Formats: sequence, structure tokens, C-alpha cells
Amino acid sequence: MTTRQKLLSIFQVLLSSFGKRNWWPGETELEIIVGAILTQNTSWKNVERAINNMKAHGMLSVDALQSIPIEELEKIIRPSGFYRQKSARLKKIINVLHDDYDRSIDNLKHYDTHYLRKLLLSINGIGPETADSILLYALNRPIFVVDAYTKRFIKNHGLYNGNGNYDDVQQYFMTNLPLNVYLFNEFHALIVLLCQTYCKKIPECSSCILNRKMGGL
DNA sequence: CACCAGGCAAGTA
DNA sequence: TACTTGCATGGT
Repeated sequence: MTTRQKLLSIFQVLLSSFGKRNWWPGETELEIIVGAILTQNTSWKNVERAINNMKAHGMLSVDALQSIPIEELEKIIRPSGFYRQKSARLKKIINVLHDDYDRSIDNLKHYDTHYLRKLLLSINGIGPETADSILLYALNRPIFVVDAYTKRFIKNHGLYNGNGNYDDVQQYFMTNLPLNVYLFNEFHALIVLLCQTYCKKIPECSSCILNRKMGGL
């Protein structure tokens, strides 16, 4: 069984067990970008509070975020934690959109994925996971998102024995799977749900659904 | 009470 | 290069 076959069969088990996750929660591309920053080391529940506050204040537009004083933005996103850092980070990415890309996320769509990843990573406060989440979930690019759950998942199930470095883990998935937006979208979301449900801690997840349905792989 | 959550950057050795 | 620390709220 090749790695590709193994990963695809895992994906099928997760999909049939949990169903489509339909990520990313969010009505617009900007809301997805905002959520990607607000969820940095933060539970999604708290991010929802912050985003709801933003909606109530009409803050989910490039122009509104460009205009609002940072002190006001801090108050609005406070429930998401790290609000001083995150308000500054939101301001930085909005400044790039506003000043360099004509206030429109649509204009980003003309650029290739590699260029956009470099652009996102050049913005202070956007690291690899946030950049890749934006690329996959807001801009529909075939980029595999790696997070703490992904690393826990491959470690717990003995799928990959590298050093756990972000780029290496990402390459493990991207060289062993077809570069498909739908696949990467659902796979990442399903890994998150799997870990939230079963694989709470490294190194054991004996009750994990994969162990039961696939004989421990 | 301690520990964690859909990270990142800056500082240290 | 590889590790440590600060950032901050809300839930368990």
C-alpha cells in the first residue's frame, strides 16, 4: 500500500464517519482572513465572539478596518485574546490590501499561489499556518494547512517520522496527495475534528476511530 | 488551582 | 540552528 493510497483511505474513513465539514466558517473571504488571524492559539468559540462583535460594529470590510482607530478595534476583538497583537496584525494585512491591492480581495486572485504565499508571509503577524489557511480557505488554492492537530495526528498514527517541521509536514501531504482544493479543505477540517474528538494528547489515542475502523492502520 | 485553545515573533545560547 | 518566552481571554 503506497502512502498515497493510505492517506486517501484515511480520508475516506474520516469523511464517511464525520461527513463534510464545509470549512471555513465565514460568509466572506475577508471574514475568513480575519478569522485566520483571530484564531491564532485561540479557541474558535472566543473567535466567534470577536467576529460577532466586529459584525455588530460593521467592521468586516476593508475600508472600515482601515479607518477604525486601533484602540477601538482592540476593544471589539478583545474576547479572542492577544487583542493588542491581533488588532495590529489585522491592521497590517488590511493596510496591504487597502494600499497595495486597491482595497479588494478580488485583486489577489490574479496572482499565483507562490507569489501570494510570499506576500502573506512577509506581513508581520502572518506565519505559515495563517498564510496557508488564507490561501486554502479564502482564496481556494491547493495548499495543505498544517497545525498542531495535524502534527499530533501523523505522530499518533505513525504516518510520518520526520522532525515535525512545518514545511516538511506540509510536503509530506502535498507530495503524497493530488493537489486538490476540495480534498485539502475537507482533510484538514476532518483531522481537526478527529483530534478534538479522540486524540486529545500525544502519544496515545487508543479509542481513536481510525484505530477501530482501520485496524490501527 | 492548573492547563489548554485551529500561532507568531523576538530574544537567547 | 534550536529552544524559550510573552502575548490574554474564556472554558474545563
